[in-house]
Amino acid sequence: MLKLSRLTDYAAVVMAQIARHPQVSHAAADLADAVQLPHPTVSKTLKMLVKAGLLESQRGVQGGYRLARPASHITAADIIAAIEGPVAMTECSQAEGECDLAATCGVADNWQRVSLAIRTLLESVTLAHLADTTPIKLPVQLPIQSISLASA
Amino acid sequence: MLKLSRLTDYAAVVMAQIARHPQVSHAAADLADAVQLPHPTVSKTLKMLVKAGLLESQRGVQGGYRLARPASHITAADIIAAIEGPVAMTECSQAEGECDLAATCGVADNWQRVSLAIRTLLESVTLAHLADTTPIKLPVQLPIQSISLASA
DNA sequence: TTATACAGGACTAAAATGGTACCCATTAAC
DNA sequence: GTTAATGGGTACCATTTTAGTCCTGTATAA
Repeated sequence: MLKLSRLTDYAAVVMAQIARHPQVSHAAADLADAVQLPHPTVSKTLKMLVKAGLLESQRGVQGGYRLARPASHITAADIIAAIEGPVAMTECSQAEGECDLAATCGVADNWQRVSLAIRTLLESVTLAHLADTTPIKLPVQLPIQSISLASA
Repeated sequence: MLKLSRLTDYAAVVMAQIARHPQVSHAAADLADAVQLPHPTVSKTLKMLVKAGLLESQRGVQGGYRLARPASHITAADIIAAIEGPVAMTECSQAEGECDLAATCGVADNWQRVSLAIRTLLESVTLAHLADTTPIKLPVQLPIQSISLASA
């Protein structure tokens, strides 16, 4: 499936919610209510997002969370990395030179290139795009297919 | 991490191995030896690939596996789908209209677009590319960033 | 000083994943 | 026709990952 984890999904939804009201501080409980997800889980997600530097938190009365930087400067890749770690399709496309099977594999290099392409794509999608209720226009069909994959 | 499962990784390696010698039939045991992975696991992977229609199998003495169609007509998306099911980043980008949270989500549409972009990318990478020991040239940096993500 | 709200970590339950084993079906070779 | 090689299918178990919860501590505004 090449699927995002559920927490990552939550993170995106919560981030989008915050992004739609960037001025105010959002308490974890309010956010959980707004997106209809269990409070503790949302809270956990928020903590991870803070740790990754995507959100800033304020303790105490009237505290809460807000974006650490403008939504247009937070990417889908950032959000995914905050919850799941860096975007990488295979073990070896992450930590280089760690794979015992490198000799017999013969695919690693190319997977890494594909991985990079996906990462680049995810870096080009910002939170501002995700939060926008009018769908982003992704004229991908043509441009992506036009990427030359010819070897050499 | 947005990672492929290990079995999918194996599948790609095994497929590439077969693609490099398309004429002969490959016994499961030989393939397992070649790629240095446990026999039963490789065997399991091969069965899935057959079921997905990417490989053809021949039973009996001198039997084995071979590609169901030319390597240039088998895509990375095919291989991933064979093991993990269709490429989709979120639950809802797969089965439409199934998500209870659609009302409060507000992100679904855009995730689906991103998902589609990734799928398209994976469909543009063929087994022939993966099996090629000389790395495929993926000049993604510019083209992908040039995809306009402006809304409307 | 107190109520509010985040921080951090430990813990548990559930699900997915990976790996193995077993027995059956088919087929080529003799 | 018998035999040995080889894939087909299923069931099972161990491990890991994921998700979710809870508890205790700390900061802060009123």
